[in-house]
Amino acid sequence: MKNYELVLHRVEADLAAGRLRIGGRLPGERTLAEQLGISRPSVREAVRVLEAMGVVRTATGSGPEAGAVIVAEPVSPLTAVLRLHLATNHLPMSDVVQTRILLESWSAREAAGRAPGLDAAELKVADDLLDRMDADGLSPEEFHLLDAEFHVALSGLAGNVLIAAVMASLRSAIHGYVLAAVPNLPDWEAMAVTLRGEHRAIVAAIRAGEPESAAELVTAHIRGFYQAAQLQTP
Amino acid sequence: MKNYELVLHRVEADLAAGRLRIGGRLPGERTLAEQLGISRPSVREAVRVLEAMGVVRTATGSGPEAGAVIVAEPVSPLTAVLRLHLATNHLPMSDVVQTRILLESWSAREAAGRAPGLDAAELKVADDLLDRMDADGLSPEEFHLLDAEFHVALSGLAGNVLIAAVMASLRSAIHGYVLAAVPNLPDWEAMAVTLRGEHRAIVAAIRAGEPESAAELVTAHIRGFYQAAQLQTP
DNA sequence: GCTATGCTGTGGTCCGACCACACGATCAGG
DNA sequence: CCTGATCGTGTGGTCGGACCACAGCATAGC
Repeated sequence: MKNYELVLHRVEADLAAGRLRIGGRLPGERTLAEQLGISRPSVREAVRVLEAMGVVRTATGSGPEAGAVIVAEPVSPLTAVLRLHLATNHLPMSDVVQTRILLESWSAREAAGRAPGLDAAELKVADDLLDRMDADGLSPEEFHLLDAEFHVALSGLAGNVLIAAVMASLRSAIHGYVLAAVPNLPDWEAMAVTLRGEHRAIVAAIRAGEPESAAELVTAHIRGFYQAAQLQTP
Repeated sequence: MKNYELVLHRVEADLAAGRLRIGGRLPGERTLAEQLGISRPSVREAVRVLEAMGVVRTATGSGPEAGAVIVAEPVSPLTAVLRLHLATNHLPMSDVVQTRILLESWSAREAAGRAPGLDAAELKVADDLLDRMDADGLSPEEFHLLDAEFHVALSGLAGNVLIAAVMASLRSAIHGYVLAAVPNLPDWEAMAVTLRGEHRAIVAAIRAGEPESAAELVTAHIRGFYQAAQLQTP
């Protein structure tokens, strides 16, 4: 067992046992090193891994925000894993897109199924994003960033934090890919108009509590864009 | 920008540009440190992160297997992220189970849809696993390990490496949870018989090319177990 | 020709030091 | 008494250097 793994196991056990909670802080690196009988560099390697896993956030200085604070940020590690493995070319982008369609259509169906419920505030967030996307003079970059935010917000309506986190990371990883394909579109302005209309229709279907309609609209929405941009669709 | 991030960006760029390939090796830690003008501890922190992300595998000694070898192992990092975030209690197990049902039912539907195709070898793997699960005297531990392998193999039939990887990590993270619930079952032996039969039926539906049937069988199979074990089901 | 022995380069670990930073206590001035 | 600047202290960030264990390979000896 490598020394830095001692720290990882210790932290995971402390988390599971409730000795460490979100918002709490890890002991200082020097303290941790002494407690476990290892050196500070070994502790630091472990803290780096925890940071990459989205479990701690480190900052210098003093005060409540300084040190290694326990957080729960699953999106960034998932994004990093996705990006790195896409870079190795052992993870086809088409699989990522296919996964996106699956998760988003499911989320829309689920959200519509619980429509009478508590989504009012979150639906408002989605509406606001759509309003901002109506602004004139948005660059493709800005538009697609808002688009990504909208889709992530949609997936959050289903109430499954794991699926929402995976969706957010998928969308981050896809973003560059989408932007690179914009020049393939014969008429980006026209496409933007189409996308805006489809967005409104999706939200309307969810609000109306029509699961199957919402799911189909989402699927068609995503597929349509990828086909228009001449990207491979699964 | 922290120094170790220099290494991460460098490696990601090298991967994307094809300068680093699976099976290749990272430059030595000392070399990398000199090239980037940073210290070896900083390089080591980055290598640890890459290792945690499933992109490199380190080993001491010399020869082709030593050093930091580029690999593509997405399952272990996903499992680690899942385990850690489950430990923080900010990721409900019910969401994990719900995700599992979604991915597995989709995989079964997809696999059945492409049944006439090339799955022969992979279907055989699933069959072999089921044969091994028929052995007498299997402990719940052994049985559920084989069960997990079977479900992961099933999700691989759909041909989406991302979904297969996520499923494998979900199953790893769930395993302890499932085992802890076995004592809740009124009659584990009877449950094992039921599960075996359902497994066979699922494979049969896929082989017969019946997507909807396969998906429903999988959903019922998973839901049935969780309900019998008195675990919360979404 | 075969075996044993070192040599070499790899990661693994540690130590000690210094820096930048941010908070909070302390002290000087009003 | 209040307000302000100042310094102390503890945090992570970085560095250089050193030594170890390990595995393969070249070499010397048989």
